[in-house]
Amino acid sequence: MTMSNTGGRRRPPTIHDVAREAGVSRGTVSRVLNGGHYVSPAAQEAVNAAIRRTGYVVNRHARSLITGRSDSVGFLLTEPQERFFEDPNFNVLLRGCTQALAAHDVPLLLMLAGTEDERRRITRYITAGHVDGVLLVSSHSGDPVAEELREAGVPLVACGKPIGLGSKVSYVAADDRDGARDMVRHLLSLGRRRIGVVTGPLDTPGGVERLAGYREVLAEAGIAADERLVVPGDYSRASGEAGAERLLAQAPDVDAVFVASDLMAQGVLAALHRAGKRVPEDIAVGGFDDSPAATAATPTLTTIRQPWDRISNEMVRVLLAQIGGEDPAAVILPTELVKRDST
Amino acid sequence: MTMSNTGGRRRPPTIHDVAREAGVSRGTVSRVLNGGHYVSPAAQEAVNAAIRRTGYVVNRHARSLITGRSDSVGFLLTEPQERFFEDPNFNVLLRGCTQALAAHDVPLLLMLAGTEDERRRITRYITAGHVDGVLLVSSHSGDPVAEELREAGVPLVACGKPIGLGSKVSYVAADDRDGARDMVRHLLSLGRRRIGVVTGPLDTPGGVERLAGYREVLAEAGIAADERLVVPGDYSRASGEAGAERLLAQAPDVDAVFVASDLMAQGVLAALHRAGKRVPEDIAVGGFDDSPAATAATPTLTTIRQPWDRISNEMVRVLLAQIGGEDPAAVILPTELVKRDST
DNA sequence: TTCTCTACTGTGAACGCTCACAGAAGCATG
DNA sequence: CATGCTTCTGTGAGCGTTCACAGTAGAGAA
Repeated sequence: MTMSNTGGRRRPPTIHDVAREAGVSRGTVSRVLNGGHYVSPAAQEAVNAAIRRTGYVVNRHARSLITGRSDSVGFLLTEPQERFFEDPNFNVLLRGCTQALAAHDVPLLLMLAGTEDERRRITRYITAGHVDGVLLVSSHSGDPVAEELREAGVPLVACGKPIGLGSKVSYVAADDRDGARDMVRHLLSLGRRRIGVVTGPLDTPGGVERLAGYREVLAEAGIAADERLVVPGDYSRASGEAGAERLLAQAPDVDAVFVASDLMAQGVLAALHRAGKRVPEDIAVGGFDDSPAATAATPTLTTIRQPWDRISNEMVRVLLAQIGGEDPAAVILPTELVKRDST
Repeated sequence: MTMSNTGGRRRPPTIHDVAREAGVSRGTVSRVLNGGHYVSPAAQEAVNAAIRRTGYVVNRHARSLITGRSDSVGFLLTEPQERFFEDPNFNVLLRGCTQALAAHDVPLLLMLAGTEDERRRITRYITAGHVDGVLLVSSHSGDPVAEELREAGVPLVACGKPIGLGSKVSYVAADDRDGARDMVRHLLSLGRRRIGVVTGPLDTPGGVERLAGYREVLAEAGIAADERLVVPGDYSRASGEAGAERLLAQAPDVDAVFVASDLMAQGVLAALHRAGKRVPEDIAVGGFDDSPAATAATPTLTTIRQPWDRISNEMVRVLLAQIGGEDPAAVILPTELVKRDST
């Protein structure tokens, strides 16, 4: 009467049952299960047939108990989750990682560490070895969880370059700087010379890099820096609206804006519309991310596509490699300029 | 040299270590861990202190091996995932479930079953007992995975009433019909009489119920049904645009539209704008969901709020109850009319 | 006193798997 | 013919926990 679940599932077959069914020993079945080395073709065949017949599925708990591995990884989100969950990129990332892991038969555990309590609980859970590694999505610097995990030697791959941590942590990132450079060069090629920027939060690598790319290209083009053209944002739509208003007030002759995220660009478009500016005739607007917001915007938004599908794949690849004993690695992937109606 | 991970974590303390440290037996430690019944206050105290000192965390694999439970649940998404991941409600749901489960110290495994292969793999994984129960998000009817899980006796809670399955499966849903009724009554109260509807997909419970609510209220108000006012949609923005165009063509005198989702309502607004119709003066528009799209729309969208935070909490509550041996249950939660500028 | 009952504690046996080892068989080499 | 090597197979031990059971001690009842 221990299992009193509705429907009363009966005891699933064990490796013993398979061994008996196949006429071999547990050891041989186990070897087949783990790559099939040192197993005769005949035994191989018999075991596979027995597995099919019995519907055997390995008990991962028993396996983990002895191997010390859990054959699962965590997808860890630190800090307030609202932001991430509203970000369409985040969804693509989560989906991509889940699928890439599924291809390796590795389940993904979703973990949210918003409060201090949750942080502690999850750190314990992870360091206790309940996952083999962690895919970390944490935008801001100085994340204490990340630091603890790194110190505990937990295989870790961050999405985007972590600012606070040492060089010993793996990460996968889009080439933010190069993407920004592409966009600003594109605006220059349209003949624009008074190019403003609404930055991302400057305590995130993305925010810093995108601004740097903007500055570099203008400098290379021999255009003097004008701080009135640089206004801060935090990736939110509202901050885009505020940014555009501020930009128009500080530099009324602005003829283009590079906005560090599509969501902010939506806000910029709304503010420009209210101010009676035509896009792209009066002011060209370039976004960043190629999120659904970019195609939903009016006019549709020229933007920088980040290769999120590749990012998730690479994160998983690097993490699994690291779990397998390889050294941490950094991967930087190229972005792509997507031209639409706003420029 | 088995664990060759970078950082070389050393063997974590076991229940043995805690027992020795506390001067008691394994059994006593285990009892403390599992509720503390039949344990003297002194032993209780000593064990807790030892746990703190050693930093002990229970090995869930060993526990699962003997209890047969996994103390984890799956969050299962069947069918093409793009739709869900683009849906902001889905995000709230996923987040809410994760948090509600975390409060019970139950990890959540995210599972995507898009292709036939994945479906098979995941069904095996689940029926093998690797999760204690499943939170199911599957909009369409006749989901083979759901059916298999139900037959296998896996505790299951669906989000929204599953059409195909028998009454033996738990679900939690917003009161779609009542929400639709509220919205249509609201439109009637504004003096509108030629009220159109863009439906959701009619193989989903939400689509069916919302349309039913619309029909009921009109009938109750003594307004004859006019099928030219009913156009199909599939919850996508594009289908909203198409629906509005069709509606204007079929029934040019339409003075209000109840749209079965905010995303579609965005499309409706865009199409009406193009057609030169003013909202709400010429045509009032009501959405459904109260998603971010509702506040982002111009004009901001009057809509029906679904209690997603409560839905996720209830799903988790019902699932855990069912895992604990209780019978399946259906929970229907009330919606709320949110008035904004589009009506 | 003696018995019973309750509250508490310790111990061996599992759970299902992998790992290390021992051995068997086949084949070439000394 | 012994020896070594390779390939393959079976067996015992043990991973860390819970569970069932057997016990102990103390209190109260007969």
